[in-house]
Amino acid sequence: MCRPMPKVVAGYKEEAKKTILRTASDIFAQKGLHETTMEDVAEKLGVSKGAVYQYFPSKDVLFQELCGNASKKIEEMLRTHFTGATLREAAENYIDAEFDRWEKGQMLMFEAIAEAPRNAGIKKVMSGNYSATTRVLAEFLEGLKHEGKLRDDIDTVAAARFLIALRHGVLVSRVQGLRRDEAKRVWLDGFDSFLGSRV
Amino acid sequence: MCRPMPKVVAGYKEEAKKTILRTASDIFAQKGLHETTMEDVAEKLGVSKGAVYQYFPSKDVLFQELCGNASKKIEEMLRTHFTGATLREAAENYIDAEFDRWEKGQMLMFEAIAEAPRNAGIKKVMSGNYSATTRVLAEFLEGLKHEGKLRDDIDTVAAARFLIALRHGVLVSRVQGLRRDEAKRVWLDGFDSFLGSRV
Amino acid sequence: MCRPMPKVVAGYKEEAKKTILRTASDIFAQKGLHETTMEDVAEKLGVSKGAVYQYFPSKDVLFQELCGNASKKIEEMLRTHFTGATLREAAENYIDAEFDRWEKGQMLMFEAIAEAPRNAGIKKVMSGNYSATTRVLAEFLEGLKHEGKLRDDIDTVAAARFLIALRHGVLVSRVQGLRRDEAKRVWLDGFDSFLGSRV
Amino acid sequence: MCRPMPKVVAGYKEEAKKTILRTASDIFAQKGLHETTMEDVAEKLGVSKGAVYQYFPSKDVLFQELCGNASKKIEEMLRTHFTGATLREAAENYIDAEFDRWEKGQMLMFEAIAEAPRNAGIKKVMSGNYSATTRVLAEFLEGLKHEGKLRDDIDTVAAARFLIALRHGVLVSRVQGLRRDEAKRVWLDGFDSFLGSRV
DNA sequence: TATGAATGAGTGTTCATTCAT
DNA sequence: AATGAATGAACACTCATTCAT
Repeated sequence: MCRPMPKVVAGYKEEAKKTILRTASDIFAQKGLHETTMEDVAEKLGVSKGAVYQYFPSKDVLFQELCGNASKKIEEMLRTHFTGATLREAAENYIDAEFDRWEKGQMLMFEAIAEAPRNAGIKKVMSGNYSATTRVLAEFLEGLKHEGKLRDDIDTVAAARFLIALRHGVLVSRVQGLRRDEAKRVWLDGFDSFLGSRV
Repeated sequence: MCRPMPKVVAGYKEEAKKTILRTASDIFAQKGLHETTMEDVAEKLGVSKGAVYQYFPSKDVLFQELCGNASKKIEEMLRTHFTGATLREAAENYIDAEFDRWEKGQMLMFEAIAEAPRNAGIKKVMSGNYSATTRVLAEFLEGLKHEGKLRDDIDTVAAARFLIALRHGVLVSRVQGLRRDEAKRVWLDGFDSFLGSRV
Repeated sequence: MCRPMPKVVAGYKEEAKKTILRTASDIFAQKGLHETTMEDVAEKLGVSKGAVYQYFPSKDVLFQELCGNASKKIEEMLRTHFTGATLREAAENYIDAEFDRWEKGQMLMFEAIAEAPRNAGIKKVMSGNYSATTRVLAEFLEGLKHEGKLRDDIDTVAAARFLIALRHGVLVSRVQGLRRDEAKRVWLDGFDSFLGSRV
Repeated sequence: MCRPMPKVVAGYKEEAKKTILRTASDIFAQKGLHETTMEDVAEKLGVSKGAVYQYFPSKDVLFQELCGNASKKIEEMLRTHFTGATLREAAENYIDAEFDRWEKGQMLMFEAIAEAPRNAGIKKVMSGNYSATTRVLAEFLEGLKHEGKLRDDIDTVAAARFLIALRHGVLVSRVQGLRRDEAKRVWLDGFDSFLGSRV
């Protein structure tokens, strides 16, 4: 009985968690929080239920950690897709990417929102996400200002909040049946009216 | 002992359904779709589970019919709360009323949105709601135009869609932890930038 | 939707609980608390698991209520079997009946004792049982005194406690492998030395 | 990194087993047989689950071997605590020590008793323990006889069995909620009536 | 029509045990 | 010898739905 317990592979556990998170994210997004069973997750991973529980103590925690990635995701979306010759083009490319993501059933947001009011853990995670996203977006807009692409008098924090709200609202509208092109118009109209050259 | 029901009175069944719908709405909004059991609904109504099943063939259908009332609710909210000396004041009163409703846990919207992608029935109902609400709001704005409270050049349908999206987005922001006064500012800023006197 | 909810059969629920209790008692006593599943209980009753849960909210509560009957059982055993021409004969008949019960695997006591230290509910129930049993037995001995079958100078409460302890100890000895006739001797020797005519 | 174990040192394995047994005893006694997991045991030992399985092929066997120590324990308790100027004082000291042990949650007895009826291994071990303990105690009493501390006419085997039963019964009474001082009185009363100077 | 006991197919979670490293 | 990830067989408990009364 030797005391030191050498980790077989350092970092293996973290790697495994990420794999689970990736797979689970897809399933939760597609089937929904309550329709997804731990069995589903395990099966898709090709392991037993017990194996999943070695990394996440409960379904609830698994879902929370899933939600925890959301703000990073938005940041990544911005960096990757909010690009183009003009501001408007960037806005267009960005929302297209978001619509794509939603259409592919990769969006956990609505599950999380429905859950938050009755789940303190989720609420906290979402709150953190919101703050982070606002900050990132505000800084992003600040950068545009310095590049001269955005009017100087714009309150970037207010704008960030507005754009986040509009993004959500426009996605909700899609869920409610608004056609993609129409939803896009709503986004662009809103974007223009708030950030456009009102000089 | 149940005295024989006056079958003559047509509409009794409709009356009963409405009672159930009213009660169920509160519970679903507060506890959430998946956390609410048919037992909960029956209990709050003071009847047996079987009784509820006499009026709604399944929980799913009950929830769908619940969602069906949403557009009427928004219409009512507009009529009741979108009032004030100025347009801006009306917008303010309106969003306050919506925030109140959300804070009191009376909003079924998020449950429905989370459910819609995987529930054709809900999706259909929501789509209908969205159309109706857009129409009502567009007409409402059209009315304001005629009263001279709104600029002539505004596309009321586009504005309606924008306002609906912003409403949703601002409520989502509240769920995500944005303070009420800040959320209100987002709404008012967006409202102003879109409908304000850009003359 | 008629308000009054007439119980189909008043007292039916109580009857059903008793049936479950009776059946469950046998299984728990034979298989042990942890080896008995709710499925076992339901199966033996010929009903579904859900049916059992309609009467007992948890396995734990079911077991507690089971334990709750123990003092009544001892009282009944005393009344039925502590009889005979002489005091000694009565003691003999009584312990024989207890040994029979134990040999038939009808004794829940040891399960309860093992559980009590970590289960507040059980502890409380057992404590109540102990008090009740002591009281009953002390009164019983008091009765014998009045009949002149017991010496006057005996402290009936102390005697009751002693006899209860000896009963338990003698049963434990049986579990530990002491032969029935030997265990009986231990009981009778103890009984005699404590209650016998030391005049 | 584990330095290679000195296989030369015979008895290393025995040493390790003893370490495990000591630690496991505490946990089982405190948490109970069914509430204790092999993980608990390994954790407290600071080793992996697999390591424990290298020394004990199953939880069941581990528990059995644990129970196997019980008779040695009683022997030790007698030797250590059954001491004092008078017989009565010795009896008092002894039962105090037992109560202490029970109160500290160090008593495996009740777990074993609950398990025995359905576990042949445990039953055998307990039976062996009982015989050994009886023998030891009888010899002990025989010794007291020779020292003149005990009446000559006493059947030491019968007395040993009686005292063991009373010990168990008195401990059970404690579990059932009898106060320590009262339980002690039961023990002393019984002790006196059986072994006291009835000359 | 209303009742509520009963069903039965889950669902999350646990844990003794195994085995590749 | 030791590790600890993985297994898989349970198990307590839930709840939408049915149906005899």
